[in-house]
Amino acid sequence: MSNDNVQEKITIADVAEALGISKTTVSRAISGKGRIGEETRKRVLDFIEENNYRPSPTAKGLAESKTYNICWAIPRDSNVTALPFFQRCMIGISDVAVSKDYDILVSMIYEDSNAQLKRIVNNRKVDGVVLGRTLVKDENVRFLKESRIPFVVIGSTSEKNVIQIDNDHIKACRELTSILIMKGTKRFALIGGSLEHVVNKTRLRGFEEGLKDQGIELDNENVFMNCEKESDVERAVEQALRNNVDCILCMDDLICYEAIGKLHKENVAIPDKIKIASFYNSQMLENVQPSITSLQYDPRELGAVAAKTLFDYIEGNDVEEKVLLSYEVLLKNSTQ
Amino acid sequence: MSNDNVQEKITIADVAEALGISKTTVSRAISGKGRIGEETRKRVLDFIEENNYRPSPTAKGLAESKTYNICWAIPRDSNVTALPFFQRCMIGISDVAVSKDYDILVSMIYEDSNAQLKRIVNNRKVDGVVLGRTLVKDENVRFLKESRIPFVVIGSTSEKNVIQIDNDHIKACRELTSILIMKGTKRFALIGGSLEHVVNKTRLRGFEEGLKDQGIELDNENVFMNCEKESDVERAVEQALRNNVDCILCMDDLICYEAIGKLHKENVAIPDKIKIASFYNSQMLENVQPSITSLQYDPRELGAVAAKTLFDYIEGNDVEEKVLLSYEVLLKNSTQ
DNA sequence: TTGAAAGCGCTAACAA
DNA sequence: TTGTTAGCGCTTTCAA
Repeated sequence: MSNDNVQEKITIADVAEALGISKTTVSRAISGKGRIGEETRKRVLDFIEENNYRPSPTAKGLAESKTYNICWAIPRDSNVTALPFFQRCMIGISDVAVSKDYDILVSMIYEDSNAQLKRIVNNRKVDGVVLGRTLVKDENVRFLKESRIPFVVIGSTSEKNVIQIDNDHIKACRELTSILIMKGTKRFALIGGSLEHVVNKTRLRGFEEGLKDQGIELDNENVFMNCEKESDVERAVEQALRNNVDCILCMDDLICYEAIGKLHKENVAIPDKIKIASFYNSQMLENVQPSITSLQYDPRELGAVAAKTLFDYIEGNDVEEKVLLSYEVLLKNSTQ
Repeated sequence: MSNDNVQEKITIADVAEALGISKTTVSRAISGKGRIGEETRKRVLDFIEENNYRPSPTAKGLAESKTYNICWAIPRDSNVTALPFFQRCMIGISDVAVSKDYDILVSMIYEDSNAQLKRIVNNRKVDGVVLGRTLVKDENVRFLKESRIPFVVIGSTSEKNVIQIDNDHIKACRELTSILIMKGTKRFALIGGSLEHVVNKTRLRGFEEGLKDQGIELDNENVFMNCEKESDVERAVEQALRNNVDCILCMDDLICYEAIGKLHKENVAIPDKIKIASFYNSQMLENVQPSITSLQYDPRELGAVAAKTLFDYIEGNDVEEKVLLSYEVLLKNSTQ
């Protein structure tokens, strides 16, 4: 098979000529900018509709120095549990973008190189960037700042002057921790992932504040961070059991899933023998028995707000430097 | 915060002027097209490097009627198990695209509307499309054909003159089925998803051919298609147990995962009491006990080949209408 | 209310 | 080997 494609595209000049008016007028009819007679406008719009003329975004872009694209940058090697999160964020971004006549260019960021992001930004293929997650030491954030392209991050960062859209993890974790204490939990184990991810540091802080609120001392013996592999989680669970904790708090859905698996294996009854709860809920925990107490966020809203903020910023409007979105506490059987 | 961004961009004209040569010469030095003095070329390239000038893809695109973007179209509501597949495909596409200086525009396709895909295509925001999966009655394929934009699909379709990149599901399923029979299996149950997906029809056919090869009659009683929910799968497993089958074949990883869960619940030993195998392997089945016999494909290669083929086609080269990629049969403990 | 013309930053005949 | 010139399809002053 080979490509003998001959697309005949109709241009603004064709429309103008067919209607016996100037390109300028056609342009005005379409964009709505500038004055134009109601009648002419209607004539143009009708003609365009009938002959389904589509203005070329490339030409429009060249004239306006815009691309009508934004970049959605996510880690290339996202693990299985992060994908649904990014997917939902992207849906939110997409919805907003479409309403602005924008499209989404994806950039996959390698662990050790943001070459592709650099290409996209330096080549000006996009008008702005949404960065999908932040690291404690984040090359990408720094690069984006230096490049002076408008961008927002999903998550938080300690870099100054960066627009951040995040869930209110601190408040959420603090609240869940408090609630569990009030319901009788005395000794917690906390199992979390890499401390290179800002979100894990934040959740840790929320947990600590929750303890403090209720006048409970932090017990470092039972805080297991940087659990990246299932074996790490299993070891943490074993230790927690040995330490006789009342409740295991997991920083995310995967960890919680793995912890539950371990408890099942060890025939430890939830919640009779031990309680368990997760700082992040997802489909992964939906079908688990018993139902799991957790914090619930809305990644899609995160994406939508991020995109909306980015567009506001691009358009020169004033925007908040940090927006924290809300959450829900789901109290289920796993902590009864 | 607000955006007071003043990007001063250097253009090809600036380069030309600074070097006292014409834009054409600069253009030639960059593109490598046309004759140019070795010395001049070097001068230009050096200057560009130092002042890190980047040609505007928009302007280039306008002049060449190209966008330097391709579209990656996937279902918006992909379930959790499909996401890693699409993710890996995209990595393959991305690798090839980058090597061609192209970027990826994503289009999320709703169940019931391909409005966004239409927008992207009609507005000529991309030079070609990779469609991530096919349906038996596929609106998108039809739309893409009519729009005359270059495109390839990942998967198969009955539409004529469509470039298809697929795994060789028929051969793979046929082979696995045969092998299992040769190893002593007599009575199979087959559990599969929606027959609206081409891939499921194809796998079914492979299974049937495998049976036929070994002279075994197809037993419709034990073919359970359109199992979309976990409850469907569980019911199918129950029925299969009642029918005393030797082996359960699952069409994909999720179904297999659910089937295993059900067998565990029912305390049916694998493989002692019943064997189980999957026509699709993924991370999801990696940590399952016992290890699962399955077919293994490489989504990333799928994406890479799809992109490569698309570019070939765009460039006017002759391409195969249908490419079938290879697979591996993993024989594990679940069918010992 | 409309139009002429210049320009966005590049490529590609065609000349020199 | 290099330059002149005319586009690519749109927006946007500036005039009319």
